[in-house]
Amino acid sequence: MATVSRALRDLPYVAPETRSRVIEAAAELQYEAHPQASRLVSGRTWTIGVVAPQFGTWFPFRALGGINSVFAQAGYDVLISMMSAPGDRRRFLSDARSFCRRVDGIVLIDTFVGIEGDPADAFFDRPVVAVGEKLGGASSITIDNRSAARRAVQHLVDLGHARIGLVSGPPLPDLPTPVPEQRRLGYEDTLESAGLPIDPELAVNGEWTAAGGAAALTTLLDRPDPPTAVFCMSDEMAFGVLRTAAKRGLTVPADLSVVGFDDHDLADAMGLTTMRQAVDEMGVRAAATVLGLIDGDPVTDITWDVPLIVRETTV
Amino acid sequence: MATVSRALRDLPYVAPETRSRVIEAAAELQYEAHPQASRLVSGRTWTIGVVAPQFGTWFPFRALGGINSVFAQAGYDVLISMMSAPGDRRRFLSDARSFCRRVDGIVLIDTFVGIEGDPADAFFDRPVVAVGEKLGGASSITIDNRSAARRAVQHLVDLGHARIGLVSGPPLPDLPTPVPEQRRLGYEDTLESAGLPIDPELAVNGEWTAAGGAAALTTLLDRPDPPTAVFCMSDEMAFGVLRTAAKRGLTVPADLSVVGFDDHDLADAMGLTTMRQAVDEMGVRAAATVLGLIDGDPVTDITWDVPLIVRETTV
DNA sequence: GTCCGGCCTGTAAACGTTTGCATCCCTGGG
DNA sequence: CCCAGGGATGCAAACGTTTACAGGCCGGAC
Repeated sequence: MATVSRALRDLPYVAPETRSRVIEAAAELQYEAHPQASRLVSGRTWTIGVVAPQFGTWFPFRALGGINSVFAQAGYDVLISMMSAPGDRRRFLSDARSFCRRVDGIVLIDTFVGIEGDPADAFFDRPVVAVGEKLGGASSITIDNRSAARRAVQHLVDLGHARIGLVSGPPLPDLPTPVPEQRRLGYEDTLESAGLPIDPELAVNGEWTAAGGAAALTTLLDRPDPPTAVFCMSDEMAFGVLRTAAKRGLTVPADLSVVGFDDHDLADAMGLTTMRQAVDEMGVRAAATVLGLIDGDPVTDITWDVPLIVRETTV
Repeated sequence: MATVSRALRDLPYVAPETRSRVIEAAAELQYEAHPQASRLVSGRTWTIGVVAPQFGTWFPFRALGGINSVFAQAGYDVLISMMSAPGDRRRFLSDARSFCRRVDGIVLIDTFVGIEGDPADAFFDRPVVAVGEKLGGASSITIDNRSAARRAVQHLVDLGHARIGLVSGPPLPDLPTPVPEQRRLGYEDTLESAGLPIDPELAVNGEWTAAGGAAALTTLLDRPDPPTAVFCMSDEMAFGVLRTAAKRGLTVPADLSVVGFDDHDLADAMGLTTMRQAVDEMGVRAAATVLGLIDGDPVTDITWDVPLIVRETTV
């Protein structure tokens, strides 16, 4: 038994001829080690847990694609834990112990567990990498939301716009994310440094959805002194803005410039100028980082680049 | 030990007072059964495998959301296996045995494994439900693509259109799906029964992407006798069509009617008339079906309804 | 008073691996 | 010729549960 176990796992101390005989026999019998049994004794689960909020949104989904490809390659299973309903987040935190026992490592996508106290000990010594936030004791992959927003708005300022609207997303009730605030601060930074006034009338909530974005632009256009350009905190909201503009007979970008945030799958086809968040690549990197952590690499914090992609909605 | 095991799992034959003492002690010690050990002896993994092709697309992603919510509720883990690279599909089939040993049940999303021979025995007696195809020995949840396409085109015919374009998706190289053919047949059915000619010049490949759809409409409009309406095999392609129409100065629906297929997240915001495939609900149903199968329910085949949702892109 | 049966509890045997350790064989050095 | 040492193999003890089974206790029926 011991020899077979070693032979099948490529461990040393097996004579070449014995090994090949074992492998041959295993093939003939279609034998494969029972995963549960091997996990029990070795303690390795060969499974990575991926936690993300509402997979219904675009971001975690793309990230999952990248993450999965890496782990599949490396021979790991991917266990997902989605937080879709309100309360799931708190529930996850309280179940974290049991979740961790089932995995060798964890990827947290936009989960913002760090906000309330340090949950490092909740993760049971498992390697953790957080995408979208910094977490004590864990590696992280984040973007600089404030600087990215600053550059997005700067692009509009450089184009000569003086009245620039903001379509923002609200902090979600169950997800205390600092992202919208950071992007708003970036927006204000640029206005300020350009010597432009910050008009609260120009900032509207777009609910993170296309429908919300559409409604937001309607609100903006109905104001006495409407903007000539709009910065949207997400591409989906920007799509809604684009639609309202078309409905209102506005030509984009001649009458209204629009810049989004994300580089959504459809952004290219829509010609949307946006800030590219290469989510799938971030996922790949996150997965590779977990693998490194498992092999003993030190904890690292990576800040991902968010370039401006100029397309056809700004002038 | 036995009593503790029974007490913690709500099995009978434990005195109420003993049970509460056990539960209390467990809470104090933060004890939870080691999952690997319990899986080894009981044979139940409390894990469901979900297999889907390239999660980069909209469909399997939404389905996953629905599926996950049900399994999370029922206390199951969800293990995902994505087929993203060409060859992954064949690899999955050959690894199916080992995959199955890790799960209590399987959901196959748009995986079309049934096409080449019957893989029922590959699944090792695990309950399987296939979404998007019928599979021998497995339950299935499918839609009638041909009938849905027929009704989509009928809607255009009813509106008085006589030259109706088709933006189709190609069968993917690694994924022998009959879906595009079924939808094309539905398109032709309706034209035929309406006494309209089937003009091959009116059918263009949109590559299943928005960019492809945009290019497809360009091709169509450059033909000598362009269509007054277009049926797209997916909403994403329809979005591309909408964009080209706007660029060409065509007003939708006045100059061109468009109907899509899917009811994509953005379809509502875009006002797109489309055939609704309630993917998340299908996912929920698929998950519930697996749970039923585990409990001994018989195999069933469900055909999901695909209603026409009339919005603002057809007249 | 005895016996039966239904609750409860505890003992011990799985479950199928991995791994520490003992054993054996063989080679090469002293 | 003996012995050290290392490669190859096998034995047996974990790993932490679940579950079949035995045993103890108690109440009710006869």
